[in-house]
Amino acid sequence: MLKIYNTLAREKQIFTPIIAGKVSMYVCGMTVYDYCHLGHARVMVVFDMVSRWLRASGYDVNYVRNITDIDDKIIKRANENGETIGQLTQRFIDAMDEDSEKLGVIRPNLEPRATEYVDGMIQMIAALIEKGFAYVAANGDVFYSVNNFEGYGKLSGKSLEDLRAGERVEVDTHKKDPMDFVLWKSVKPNEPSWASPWGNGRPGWHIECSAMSSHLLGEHFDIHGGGQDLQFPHHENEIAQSEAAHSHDGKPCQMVNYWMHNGFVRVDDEKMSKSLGNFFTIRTVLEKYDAEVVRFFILRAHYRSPLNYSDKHLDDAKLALTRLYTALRGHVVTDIAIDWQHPQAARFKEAMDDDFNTPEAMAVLFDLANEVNKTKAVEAASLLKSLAGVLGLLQRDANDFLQGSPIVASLNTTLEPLTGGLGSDSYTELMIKKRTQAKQEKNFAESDRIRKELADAGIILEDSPQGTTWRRA
RNA sequence: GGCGCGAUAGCAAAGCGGUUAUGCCGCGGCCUGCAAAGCCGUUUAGACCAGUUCGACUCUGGUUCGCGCCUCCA
Repeated sequence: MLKIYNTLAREKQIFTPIIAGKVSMYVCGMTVYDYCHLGHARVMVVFDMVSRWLRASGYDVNYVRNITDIDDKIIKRANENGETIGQLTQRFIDAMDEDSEKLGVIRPNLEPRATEYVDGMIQMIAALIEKGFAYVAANGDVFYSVNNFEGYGKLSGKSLEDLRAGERVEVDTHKKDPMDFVLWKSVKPNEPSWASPWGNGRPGWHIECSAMSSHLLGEHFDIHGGGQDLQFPHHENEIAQSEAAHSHDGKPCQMVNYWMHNGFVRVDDEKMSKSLGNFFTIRTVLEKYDAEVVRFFILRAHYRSPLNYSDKHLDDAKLALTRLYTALRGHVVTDIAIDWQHPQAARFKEAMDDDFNTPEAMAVLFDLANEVNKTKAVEAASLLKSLAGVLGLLQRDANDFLQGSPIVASLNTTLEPLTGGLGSDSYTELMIKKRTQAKQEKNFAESDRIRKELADAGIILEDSPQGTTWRRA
């Protein structure tokens, strides 16, 4: 029985879908004006893991992750670059797709773009005005009136009173209440705009998710996810918009049953964020680390815990993943359905059902690796690979990982790994043959010299009764 | 200031009111020509102070420290 920590309730709750056997899930995706950083990687990987586990549990999952392709920063960046907004956003959507594919993220069922749903947003804003939850200000902007929505603050646990006390931003004089937020911004020079009953303009940020989620998943759906920083104000405002717009006879309509928020990626114990400038893009990290190592690193922590990024931690993750692949090496495993009655599989399931406890699930993987190493049983190896597959890990051939192309940036430039020189696959194979011969002749000095030479080039040799194998450090 | 989260061994990171987490590192042994890998064993825990309990890392209260949200942010 799956339990999910529901931000709305501030506790783990048994997951019951609205429609038996089906799950509708919406996750706030990226604003595409720059490359994705590791914080974005975490959202993508975490909710990919969630959708995989829901599917492995037998649910028919409809997973929607939106793309924000119209926003202040996008407009600004496009202007700076002298390119159109469409060019800019498409470029970074393509980059995002590349990054997420490398990280083993299965594409969501739908990836709606905000600009494709402006009509829906306008309709929703009109409904909000009609029902008395929004008003047109003197400057032509349309604002949401937080005072008229009784449940405002229920997700973030904030009261309007507290929020006003903590007000740090210059108050927009067009607002009736400082906490009111914009639904529609009237057009400004050199900005894209759409026609609306309130004049030309463009949507505010929050309204897009309300419009897209209700259009694609309905007024009431199962799971809504995103980074912890979206809890307030973004998700709070989504609830206010959706539940008010979909209210019937003055009664709000519940928007989402389970709200999920993943923890931040940190650098030196500080949140990784664009504003702090302490972020690492996914592609920068992938220059140095295998994408599966990054995925492993992310899933190694519980999704709600903070995750500290550093080279040391990635190195550690790499060694740990190497242990798992080493256990799988040499086994020809066939894809078989997981027997969830198996003690280790049951333990894995229990961990995942407990609010997606991937660290505990991974401990099962390591215990299985130990069993594989001890017994050489192909059944154990198959189970290891299958269970890891549920997390999107360990699906490559073991040698592809262990002998994987050296990461160029970390290579000594005098080596020629790709052209047959020291450090290359072919040179390694050649030297292994020479060394095997030397060993047969009991010429251990030569054999050790070769091993040392390769070791210095990052190639580790491992002798066994079946011959010598190699891997990259 | 308001609201919230956290503090576990050298590092990372979980569960659990009493029984080995797990990975990396360290140490000892087995294996090996020697290594590596693997296997076996093993040293380092639960910020601090009280309380509840036969028994607390685990529950309760307090203290200290760290972090996050309250402004765009995954």
